[in-house]
Amino acid sequence: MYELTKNTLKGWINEALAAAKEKGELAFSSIPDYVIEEPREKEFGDFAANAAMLMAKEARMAPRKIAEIIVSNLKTEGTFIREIHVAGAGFINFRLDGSQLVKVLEMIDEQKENYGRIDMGKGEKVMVEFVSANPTGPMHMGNARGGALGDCLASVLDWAGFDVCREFYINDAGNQIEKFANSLEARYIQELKGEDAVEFPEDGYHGEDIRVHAKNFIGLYGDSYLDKPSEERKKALVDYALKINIDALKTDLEKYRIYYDVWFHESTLHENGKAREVVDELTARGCTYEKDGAVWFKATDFGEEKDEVLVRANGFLTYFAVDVAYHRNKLIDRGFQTAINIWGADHHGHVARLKAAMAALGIDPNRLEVILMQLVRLVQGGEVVRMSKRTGKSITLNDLLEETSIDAARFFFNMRQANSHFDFDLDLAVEQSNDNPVFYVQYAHARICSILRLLAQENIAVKAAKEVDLTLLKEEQEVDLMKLLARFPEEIRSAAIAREPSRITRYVMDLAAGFHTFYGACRVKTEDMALMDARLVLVAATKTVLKNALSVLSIEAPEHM
RNA sequence: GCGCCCGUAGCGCAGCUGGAUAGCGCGUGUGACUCCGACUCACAAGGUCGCAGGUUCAAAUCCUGUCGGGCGUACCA
Repeated sequence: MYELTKNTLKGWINEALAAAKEKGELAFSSIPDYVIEEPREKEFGDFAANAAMLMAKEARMAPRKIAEIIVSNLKTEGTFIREIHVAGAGFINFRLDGSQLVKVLEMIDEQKENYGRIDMGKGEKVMVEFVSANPTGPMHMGNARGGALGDCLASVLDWAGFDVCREFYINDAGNQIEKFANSLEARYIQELKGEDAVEFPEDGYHGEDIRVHAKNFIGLYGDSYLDKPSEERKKALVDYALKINIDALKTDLEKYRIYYDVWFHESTLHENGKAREVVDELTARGCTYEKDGAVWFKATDFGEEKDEVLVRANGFLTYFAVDVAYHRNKLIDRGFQTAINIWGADHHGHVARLKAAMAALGIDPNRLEVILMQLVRLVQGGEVVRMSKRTGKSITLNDLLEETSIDAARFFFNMRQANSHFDFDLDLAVEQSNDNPVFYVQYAHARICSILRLLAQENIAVKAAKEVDLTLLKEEQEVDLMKLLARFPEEIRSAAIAREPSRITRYVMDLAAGFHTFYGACRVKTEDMALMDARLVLVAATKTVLKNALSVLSIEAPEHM
């Protein structure tokens, strides 16, 4: 709504500029890329344009003078503009009459659960790949953060009009799986023949879950694999345990309200030969060479500091090579215009070389976007808890969800930008106290529901926005609340552009605050029936927007608390 | 050494495609329900935007340097 108003204002200013140029009052070659913004200070009006300042240099004229010329050429009589002032360094400030803002309530009433959706993406295919935890054990706190960030980013993009695919990349091949196999095998033998029968691999997975897999495997197959060749034994153990682990990942993520469109198995890239092919393709393009028995990618040709190994001397493909194949698959074979990955910051060294490989394959590297997320530190009792999958002492996503609410966890992880260090205070999260802002937001929604319930008992219903005189909403708190409601689609846009779902979290907090302030200042249930009708429309609209914004974050909007 | 990220109020963070008096939450202090849910609201105190230069009509925002913290810099994933 307000976006429309801004465009209207811009159109008028552009006309005024053209007129001034025509009359010879102002000299310029082209209109600069100025902005219409909502000033922080209310005394400056509802909107402000900075066009005059940007033109000062070329026009060789004081910004204020230019602003005066623009204003003198503006034709706003009979429109919704109430006042225009030139202020400060040369801002043109506009004040609107009540008719514009109120339209947002009608719009919300019409669009309901779709209010906030925009067509910025125009159906473009975007993939968001996130979590992609190793299936060798349970998910940790970093996965919890990545899950909340990735899922909400995908939602934001969906609301912004993109065709979004959520994908989980299962690393079911390679070195980690080898370690997993060796660990399982050792535990299997130890279970049957005693702890000393075989040495546990030093770099293996020491977690209790490995023992549990071994025990359960024995429950099913007994010692029948003891005499089999190691390779066969390991394969059976891995096939068994991997399936259980992947199913567990799915279950845990669904509990966290994350549903993937695609679970992509790394192993398929090995089985269908695509991983090898990509090395061949790079070679055909003259981007590889052999050294010390390994095949190297000439990353230095693409601005990197050093080259990267694609095929190790032992003939195995590196993780890097497979990842190149995987991203080629995303961007070419499956036709995603953009592939966004959420990665832990410890992977950042990998970003530039993967982009370099995309460039080498003739793919615009900007189509691959990596959002780096600082790893979460878990704090309990004022002390940092080390997280390590291998010690078996880590706190898992599952633990987290048992100890706090899903709503709180998702909200918490989306309060900060991905790229900021984040201490997750478990004590606070477990407390479910009022310190947690999710309750503040949910309370606003429940409070509205309570008002509507109370009035419904007296047979007072919310009328359609069009049938009500909304211009009665003139109190400062009412106007502020309407402005907040009007902001929602723009928040979706900026969150999508910045790839930053935390903006929605912050917005929903602002909106809740705006409602609570309104509630403190204005009574909905009042003697003045016309005013009550108008306020009911405002309150119902607030409820809709709160619910919509929370749904972007997959957080519940409760009717009672 | 080199590269990336972060340094804004006591604490945790926004703001960073340059714009008018730098915001929010927690905490602290003082107030507000016989009245729509006080899980709330109002007011107040609290800042050399790490530091130093530079660009600009205008710098928390852009550039350079510097200090402090995190993370990378594997024929690991």
